[in-house]
Amino acid sequence: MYANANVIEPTTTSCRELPWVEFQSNQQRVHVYSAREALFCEGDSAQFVYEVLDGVVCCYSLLSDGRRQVLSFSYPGDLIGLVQGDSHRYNCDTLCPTQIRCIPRNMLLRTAHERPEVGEKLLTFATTELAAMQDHFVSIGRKSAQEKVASFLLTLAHRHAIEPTGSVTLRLPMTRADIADYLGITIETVSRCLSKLKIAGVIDLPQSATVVIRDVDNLRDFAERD
Amino acid sequence: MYANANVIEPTTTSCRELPWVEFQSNQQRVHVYSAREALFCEGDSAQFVYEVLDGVVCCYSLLSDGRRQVLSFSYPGDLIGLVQGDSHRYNCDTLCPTQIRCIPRNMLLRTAHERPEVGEKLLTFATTELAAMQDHFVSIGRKSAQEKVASFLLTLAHRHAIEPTGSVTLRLPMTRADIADYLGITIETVSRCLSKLKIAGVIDLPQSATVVIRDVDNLRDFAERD
DNA sequence: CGTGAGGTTGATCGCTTTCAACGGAGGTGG
DNA sequence: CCACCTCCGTTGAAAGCGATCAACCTCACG
Repeated sequence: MYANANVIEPTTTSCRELPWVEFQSNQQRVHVYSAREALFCEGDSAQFVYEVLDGVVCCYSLLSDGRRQVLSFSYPGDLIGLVQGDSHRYNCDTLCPTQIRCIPRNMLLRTAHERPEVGEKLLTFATTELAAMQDHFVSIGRKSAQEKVASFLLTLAHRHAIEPTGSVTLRLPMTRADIADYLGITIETVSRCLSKLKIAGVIDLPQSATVVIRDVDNLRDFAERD
Repeated sequence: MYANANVIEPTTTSCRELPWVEFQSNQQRVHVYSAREALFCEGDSAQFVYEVLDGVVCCYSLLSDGRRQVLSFSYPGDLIGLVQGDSHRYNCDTLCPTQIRCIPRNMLLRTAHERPEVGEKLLTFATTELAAMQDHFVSIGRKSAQEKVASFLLTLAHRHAIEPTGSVTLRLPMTRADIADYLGITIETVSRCLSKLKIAGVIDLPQSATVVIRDVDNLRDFAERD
C-alpha cells in the first residue's frame, strides 16, 4: 500500500529491537495479512501473542449498539494480545498489508519464566504501553477536538522521528473513521480539525492519507492550547 | 515529601491484603498518610513502587492550564508507580487516611530478576491494569455522561463485591471533582447524572459520599444504553 | 453561630454531533 | 478507454448535549 510512496515508513525507523524473542521452536509462524483482515475478535481464545513485523494494526472495542472505541494503533515492533485471562477482550484488525509473527502464549510465558530478560522485556513493554495509554487518557478526557487531532499527529510524528523538527511527512494508514474512534469524536470533526490546521498553515494534506507537518512547534501549540 | 511521615515498622502487616512480595530487607517501609497528601508528583524521581495497604489514592495528570485527568483510583492490593524510565509521569495523592508500603524499585526489579514468580506477578498486575484502562477508554471516549456515571458506579461495585446483586452500598472516598476528572466531564454533570439515577430509583444517596445501588441490573442498563 | 468547602440545581451558551449534499479517487465492466 | 459506481473525505446548516455561569443548599468545624 505505501511501498512505493515517498514518505517515512514505519519499518525504516525501527529503533526497536526485532524480534522480541528468538526461539528455536517451530511453533511460531509469520502470517501475512492483507488490509482490513481480523487477527482476532473479542471472546476468541488468546492462544497467541502477536508481534507486528510490518504494517499497522488497530485494536478496538465495540459497544452493543455499534459504537466503537479504537484502543491502539500498533506498528512494527509492537506486541498485541498480551492479556490476562484466557480470551481476548477486544478486536484486532489490520489496516494495510501486514506481516505478523504469532507466538504461542504459553510458550512465551514459559520462556519468560526460564529467562529473566524475556520477562523483563515483557514487563517493559507493558509499562510502556501503560504510559502511552495514560497520555491518551488526557487527550480523550480533557482536550478539545482540535487539540486531540493535533496531539494525535504529534504522537505519530514522535513514533517515526525521535526528535521531529521543521517539516515531517506522515502517512496515515488509518481512515478518518479510525482516527475519530481513537479520539472519541466523529469523522466530520476530524476532517474539520485537519482542515483548520491546513488553513492555519501548520500542516499540508497532499492526499487524504498523507500529512505534512510544516511546523512541529506550531502544531505543539495547537495540541495543548487552542 | 514522605520523609517526615509517621513510619511504621516493617513487621506491621495489613489485615486486608497479603503483601506483594515478602522481603527480608529493611529497605521497605510502611508510611501513613492523611487525606489529600501527595505520594509523588510528575517529574519526581521514581525510586519507589507503592503498594496500597489501606485507604485509597488517586493518580492524575495536569495540563498546563490546570485541566486535570484522573488516571486511576487505587485500592488496597493495588500497586502504583511501576513506570518505565526514571521519573514519574503523573501525580499521586491520597483521598483519605492511607497506609502505603514503599518498595525500592531497583530492589523489586532485582527480585523479579531472581525469582520468576515475582516477575510474573508484576506482569499480571500490568496486564490487568491495561485491561481496566481499555474498559475505561470506551467509557471516556464513546459513552454519554449518564452512561459514564453508571459505568463508574458499576466498576466500583464490582471491586467490592465479586458478583453484585440486588442492593449494594458503596462508600465514595473521592469528591465529585475527582469523579468528574476521571470521567472527563464536569462536577455539575456528575451531580445531575447521580440525581437522575436517584429519581429513577436505581440508586439512593443517603449522604453525598454514600451510594446505595438499589438495582444492579437496572444500573447496568443505564451503563450502556442511557 | 459564622465560615468555607463541597454539592445540587437552574439558565444559558457553545462545541461537537447529526443530517445532508457534494467531490474525488480507485475499481469494474462494457 | 471511458462511463459508472462505491467508498471515503469534505463542507454546510441545524440540533443537542454537556459546559459554563450563577445561586443556593448542606454539613463539618472553629
